[in-house]
Amino acid sequence: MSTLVANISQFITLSSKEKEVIEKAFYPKSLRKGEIWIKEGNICEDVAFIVSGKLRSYYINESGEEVTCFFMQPENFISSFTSFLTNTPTHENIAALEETELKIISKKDLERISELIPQLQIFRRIIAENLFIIMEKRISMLQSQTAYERYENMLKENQDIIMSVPLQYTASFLGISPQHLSRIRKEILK
Amino acid sequence: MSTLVANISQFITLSSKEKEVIEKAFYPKSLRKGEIWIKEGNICEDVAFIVSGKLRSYYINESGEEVTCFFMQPENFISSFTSFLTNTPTHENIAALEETELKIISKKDLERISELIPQLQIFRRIIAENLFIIMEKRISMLQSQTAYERYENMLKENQDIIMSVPLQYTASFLGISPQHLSRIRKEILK
DNA sequence: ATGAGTCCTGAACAAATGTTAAGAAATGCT
DNA sequence: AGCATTTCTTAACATTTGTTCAGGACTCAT
Repeated sequence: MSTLVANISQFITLSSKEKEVIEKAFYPKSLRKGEIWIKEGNICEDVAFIVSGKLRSYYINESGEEVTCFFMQPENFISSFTSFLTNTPTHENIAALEETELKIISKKDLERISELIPQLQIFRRIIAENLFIIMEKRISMLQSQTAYERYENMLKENQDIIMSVPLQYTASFLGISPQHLSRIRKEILK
Repeated sequence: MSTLVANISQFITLSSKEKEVIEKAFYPKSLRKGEIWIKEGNICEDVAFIVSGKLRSYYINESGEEVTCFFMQPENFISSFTSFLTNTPTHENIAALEETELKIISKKDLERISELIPQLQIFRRIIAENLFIIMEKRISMLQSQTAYERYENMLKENQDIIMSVPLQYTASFLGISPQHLSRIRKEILK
């Protein structure tokens, strides 16, 4: 059983026939380090499951700087969800931070197999709910913690990301300047 | 047709029998101004539809101050979702900002009618997805805009809330001190 | 109407964070 | 290995935001 189907089977019960339908609806795609999967300005028509690798979503602000929205890890589903769900052009880019393997499904195929396998609606709901929980936590941190506290917390929860991406990505993810993050790091070393 | 059922019918097609099942699964509750519906420390077992009125969710931080998480308007579903979904005690309170009418359903009943009416899974997915979209926008604002810009934006999008709640609620919602919001207001008047 | 409490404003100062600019360190390419 | 490029650190200064405290405005119950 592929990691994709195994992942979905954590949440809903599937027959082997259904597993096969799901498996066939996704197609694989490899990304080299730095390669862009989703490009701003397009309407995002796909969702992907990360088999291996890491990705980052970011947009370019008015000053021309990259603002990192999210880091994405294996065993998760990714997309430019707002664009995907509202059929509007996305303002974000999604790029591979390292050699990455995706399994992709189009919106059309997702709707098609969701009709064949109604439990997939449950699965899709759970995915959305879990994203919600992650976002709520992030809002709370941005809203009420200092940059120092946010970084400390990220060190605890996502040290692997911090260690593997440029400092500037982490800084903009935390909503601060690279210089300030550098300052915070020095502070923590004491 | 109740506003509750009408709202759900925007997203999925329901027979009149199904509408009746849904209608019966919810029970009404009135809140006086200031009355608390969800109290921190409890596991939230319910979801409510706001028929009329406004609510606010907030928590008490380490310094004993209230931090406003969200404002909630009629025609929306509310809950302490993270608690509801993960069966963990909530740290938030949800209180009525004014005279409020809710229609409440328990988790157990929600699961029960979702089995009777499978399209409800689709509806629940859409609700979660729409919450996600709202949260993503809020994260982007907190992450990359100044307090002044966040307030300007809220003036555009939620002037009604700003006008009807104490300044301190708006301030903590925006992640700033009441004094600073007062300063921003003065600045904008010029 | 009166007074207690709450909420808002204002100002002075403190702390957090951004900006600029320069050099040091790391990385990638050939 | 060596050069070019990108990334990181540092420091000085600017700006934003928080904190404290005082007073004024507003609410609400009596």
